[in-house]
Amino acid sequence: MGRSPCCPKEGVNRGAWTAMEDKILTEYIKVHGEGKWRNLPKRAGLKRCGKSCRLRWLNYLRPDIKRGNITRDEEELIIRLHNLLGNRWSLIAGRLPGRTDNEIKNYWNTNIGKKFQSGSHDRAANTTSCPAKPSSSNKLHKLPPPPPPPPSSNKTTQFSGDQKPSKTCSTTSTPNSRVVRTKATRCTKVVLLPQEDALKPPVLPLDHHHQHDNSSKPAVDAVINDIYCQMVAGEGQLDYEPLVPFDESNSSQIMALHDLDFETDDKFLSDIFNINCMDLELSDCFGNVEGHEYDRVIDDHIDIDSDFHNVIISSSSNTNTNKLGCDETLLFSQDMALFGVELQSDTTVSMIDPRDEMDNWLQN
DNA sequence: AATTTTCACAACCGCGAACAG
DNA sequence: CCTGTTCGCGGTTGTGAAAAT
Repeated sequence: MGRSPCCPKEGVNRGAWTAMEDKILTEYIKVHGEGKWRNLPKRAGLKRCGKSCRLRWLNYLRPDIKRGNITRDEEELIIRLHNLLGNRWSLIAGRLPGRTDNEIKNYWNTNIGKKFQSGSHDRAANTTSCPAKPSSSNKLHKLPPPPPPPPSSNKTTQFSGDQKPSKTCSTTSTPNSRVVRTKATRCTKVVLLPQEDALKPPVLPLDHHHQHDNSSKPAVDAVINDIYCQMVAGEGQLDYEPLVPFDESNSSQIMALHDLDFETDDKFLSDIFNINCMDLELSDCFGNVEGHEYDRVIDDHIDIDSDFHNVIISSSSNTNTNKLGCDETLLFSQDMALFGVELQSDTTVSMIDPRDEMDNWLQN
């Protein structure tokens, strides 16, 4: 048994990369592009393991890497996303342009996780209305309350990331857990017909999309966070005023108020909604906004609240994110279809029942 | 000033998923 | 369907720098 090493250990440089190695790798990728990592070292003339080259490129040399400290907003977003996704650093990183999974993981382990573990974190603190800059000695700011850990999850350290990702160790093991890993298992069961109102998206002025910029993102995140906190804590347990009162019967107001665009591709939709987008002619609805096309989805997740009433689907694109200044989260509930989307009048949108999705997922 | 401890982060490792043949 | 290969992910380790003693 045993696994063949990804590359021979002899004759391979290890440890810190030199400036020359960086230059060679960068030049090579500039010319030949990413990928084929196994053969890359030989072709580029590097005495490195392909894996090492990949890591060096992705975590350090890529031109779009954002340098500098994690900002306050980024930190808050990391924590919120970690609440939803757990230690899925690559997904979290996908929502923080320019940040790498490794960087976020390190940051979490050395800053945030430690802080939480020490018990000094104020769990009732508020994200959205924290006015004060933290002192230099305290990197952490007041942050949104993380969801209470499931009662039986003591084996899984909440912040140290000692859980191995696997289907069976998912955080869906209890009914109160909210994170579902998107395995995109196809469900052939439940069809939730949209209510008539749901088929009428809010009408937005054409130039409204251009108003998307980085400044709109915190508002979107804050809304999602508000909803999320209310899901977790229950009404009345927040110690701050939510931006948007959570009205289960009218989730569409969130979309209407905040004008979320949702960009994704057909495969993603097919996987999530168990629909064939091409057949249903839905792709046009999602394909572009004001000429900004997204190439593909690079991450996604489903978040289901404890009563399985609402589903938050997040998606981020690997391209053009900055054009609209956002990669966004869309909130669904069972009694709605696809808000903010102009559906064909004769289209029936079937959305998998999250409960069934979860059952299937757990059984697989 | 010397030594030890702590911190931050780059890099490594092994596993599993995806893919190709 | 099976098998081997490649890639990506998350946990862990190594190491230099900074802080503390």
